Amino acid sequence: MEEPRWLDEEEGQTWRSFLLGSRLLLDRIERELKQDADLSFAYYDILSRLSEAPERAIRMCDLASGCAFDRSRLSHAVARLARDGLVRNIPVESDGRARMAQLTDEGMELVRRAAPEHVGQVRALVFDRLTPEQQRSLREISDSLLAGVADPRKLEVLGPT
Amino acid sequence: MEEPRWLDEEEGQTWRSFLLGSRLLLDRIERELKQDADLSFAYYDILSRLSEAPERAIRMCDLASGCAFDRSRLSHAVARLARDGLVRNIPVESDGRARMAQLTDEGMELVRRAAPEHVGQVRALVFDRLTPEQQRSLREISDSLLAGVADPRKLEVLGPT
DNA sequence: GCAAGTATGCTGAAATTTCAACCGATCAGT
DNA sequence: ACTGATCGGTTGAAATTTCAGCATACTTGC
Repeated sequence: MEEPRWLDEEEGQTWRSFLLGSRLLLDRIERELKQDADLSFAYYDILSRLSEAPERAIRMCDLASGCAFDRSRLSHAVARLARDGLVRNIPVESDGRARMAQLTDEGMELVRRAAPEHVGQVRALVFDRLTPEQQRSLREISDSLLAGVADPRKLEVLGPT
Repeated sequence: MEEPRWLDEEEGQTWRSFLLGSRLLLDRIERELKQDADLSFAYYDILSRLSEAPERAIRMCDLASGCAFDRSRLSHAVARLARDGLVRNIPVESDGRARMAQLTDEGMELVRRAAPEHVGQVRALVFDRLTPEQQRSLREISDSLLAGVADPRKLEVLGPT
């Protein structure tokens, strides 16, 4: 095994700052979400994506890649949300294996109630703190990192370049 | 409650890309760590910090803020690492409440074994993919976000500005 | 049409993480 | 010294996440 170049001082600081910053940021956002709507970010992510989808439904498989969950985790999460009446798990006519998660009216109501506060948090903690230049950078950097780790087959779903 | 400005198209894409990118990146790094040393990133983070500290020991409290864990999580994690003989949980003479986690020789050995591969991953997936300009940006952005969410009292530990 | 391989999803057990409550030690004010 | 607040840490139970294995349905090549 080849000994890789170590991280220098500057790189180490960058890496640490990125790790700590993103973790604390997500923790904070999650806490607000919990307070406001009793949802973890994972659950909010699921519900929010469903709320924007046609028919308010998404194939489990696609939902999983969008949220970066593995299939098992999504199954458990959707089962829990279904137990609470926020989501339904419906079959797909054209493919017997596949199923879709579909937002119920109750789930939609919850998203509508939680979204404004959540978006406000994201704006306050992220976009209001960055210059337009930094926002462009963040987009480029994130896309680059994403390109390095994402499954190429699923990358086109992310919208226009 | 005030209705906050919604995220526009560009901001939404940036936010999604950041979330997905950072999550997939961490997942990937974690998977390699698991394969290579049977450690989650959380455990590696703890062990790695201890390995660089004087006496290979850090107060639980400080270790928790460094890793962005809450006290409870760190207690459980250290207990588990102690059960595996990688760490010791020792009292502090000057303060009867405090305790320190201290890396054992076995723990040190594990870090030494895992670190090169891990660092290589970080280099390959992060720094090799970013221009020097982008690396500077990432540092600035991370610091800005951090400043927005971190407890001010604990911010100075992060090294020189 | 069939067999092997792959895709999609689920399940149950184990591990981790969160949550609330607790305990003892220190500190601040009196 | 005494009291109440805060700090540092632990604990046990509940919730989430991971892991391995399973089952069913589609796909491909023969």
